[in-house]
Amino acid sequence: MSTSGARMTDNDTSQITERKRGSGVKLVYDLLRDEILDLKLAPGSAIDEVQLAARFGMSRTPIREALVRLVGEGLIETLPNRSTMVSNIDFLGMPAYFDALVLMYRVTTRLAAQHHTVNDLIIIRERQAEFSAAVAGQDALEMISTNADFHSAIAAAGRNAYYASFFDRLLGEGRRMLRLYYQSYDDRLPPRYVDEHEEIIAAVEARDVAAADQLGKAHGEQIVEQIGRLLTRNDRLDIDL
Amino acid sequence: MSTSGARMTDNDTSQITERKRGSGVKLVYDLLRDEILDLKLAPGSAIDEVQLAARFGMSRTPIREALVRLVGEGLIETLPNRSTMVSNIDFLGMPAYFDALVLMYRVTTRLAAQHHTVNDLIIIRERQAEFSAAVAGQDALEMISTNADFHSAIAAAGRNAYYASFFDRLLGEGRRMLRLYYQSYDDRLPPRYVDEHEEIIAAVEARDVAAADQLGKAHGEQIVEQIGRLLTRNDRLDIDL
DNA sequence: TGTATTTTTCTTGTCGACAAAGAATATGGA
DNA sequence: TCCATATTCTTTGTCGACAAGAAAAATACA
Repeated sequence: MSTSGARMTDNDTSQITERKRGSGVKLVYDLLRDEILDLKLAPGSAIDEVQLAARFGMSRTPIREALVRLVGEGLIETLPNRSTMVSNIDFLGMPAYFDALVLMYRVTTRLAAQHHTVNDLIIIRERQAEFSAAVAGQDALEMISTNADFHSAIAAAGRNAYYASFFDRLLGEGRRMLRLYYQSYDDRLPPRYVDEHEEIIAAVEARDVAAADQLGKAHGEQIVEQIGRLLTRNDRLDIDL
Repeated sequence: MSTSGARMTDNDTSQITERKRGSGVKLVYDLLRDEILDLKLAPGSAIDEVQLAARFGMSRTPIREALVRLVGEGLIETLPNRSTMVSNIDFLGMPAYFDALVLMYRVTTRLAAQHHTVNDLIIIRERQAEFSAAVAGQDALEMISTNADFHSAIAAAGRNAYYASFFDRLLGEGRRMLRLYYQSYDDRLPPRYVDEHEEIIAAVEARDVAAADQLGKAHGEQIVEQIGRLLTRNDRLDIDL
């Protein structure tokens, strides 16, 4: 009970009304996923099925199903017969992560330049507007998730479901790292992401594949570089000279 | 290598021996996955939880959990409140699939050339030996799954878990298409895959990144080309002039 | 006092049963 | 005969309960 310290009285989930059959798992899954990705549930913290069941006012069965799904996405880990916990962020695997992330930035932006339709552009611009608003409002959590949504929309315009789903998974994992990043920087806004997004949109609209590729690469590498700076800075703080 | 150990030689009639707690889901998951990927369960065919429960001699709960996992991998689809069925092979999405597959062939082979250890090579050679044996024995199913295992081992040597898991998923989906391919060709053996694998191993061992990239690309494109031939040929048959 | 062993506790894994949601089938009226 | 409505049937979604494993706590023993 010492760990997790999950406050359950503050959130709005306590009002249990008649739920539609089959909607429970999605509810639990979505909420838990968001809480994990927003670091409201700390990596490594324990997850108790009966506690969740009580919190959501349902039996353990649908809770369990949601957890199985999250395990499938790597957001949760289970020790057989023993414990269930939020997956830790794999710092050692970060180079590999960034490698994959940058590649997917490139590939999806490139494909979007090739295959987008007018409707795709409308959706992409909507996402960009949401991201822009979040930046203006200095809402870090919203910034992070709308940023992911923006790139997810780009990927969708690329018309490759395999890349899109893989990219979504990477972006999800990235939300946790970015959250860590902004947390330590006191929720200050990111330097030039909004402008870079605009450039990407322009390249996609112009169907300029080379430019889209290049911008995707630069955008990705810029994020990588910033996170890298964070980590080295944190190292210094930890060593505490 | 597919299913090792206890394979039910008799259909359905499972003498239920005392099962270890928690082993049930994995059993069901592994077996169902293999049956789906080997096309023993036809795409689009219905899946009945009760029937499976009876077949495996266990309650619906663990069955359900295995199904949820398979849904997560896209191998099974569920219509809410109604039916569960094996996912259809998405022929329209095949260009996208091949695009992703070739890219992953390239990336994983390239990374393997960079990061492999001596131990990786041993494992890779084991997989290649198994594949070679399957080809020699003209066992199509074994050929397909050992081929996937070979490339999975290459990916593992690349030390990028994100690429590896994505690649594994693609290879899984590919097993179904390949199975379709060999089925229609009467289980004849593939032309030069064994040799190409040897070339890949040599390039990886020599840490020749450029060659590894090139070979991965060629290997992937060769498969794509063959499947393409199959499809056009099938189209002709379907039209039946 | 320190360690080995038993007991308790706590969480997960599995079960059988029941209710809801559609689909399939039967019934009734024109 | 044909269509609209009611009824049954099948399959899934959810529940509460219980047993198994493993850690924590309690006990026994030197």
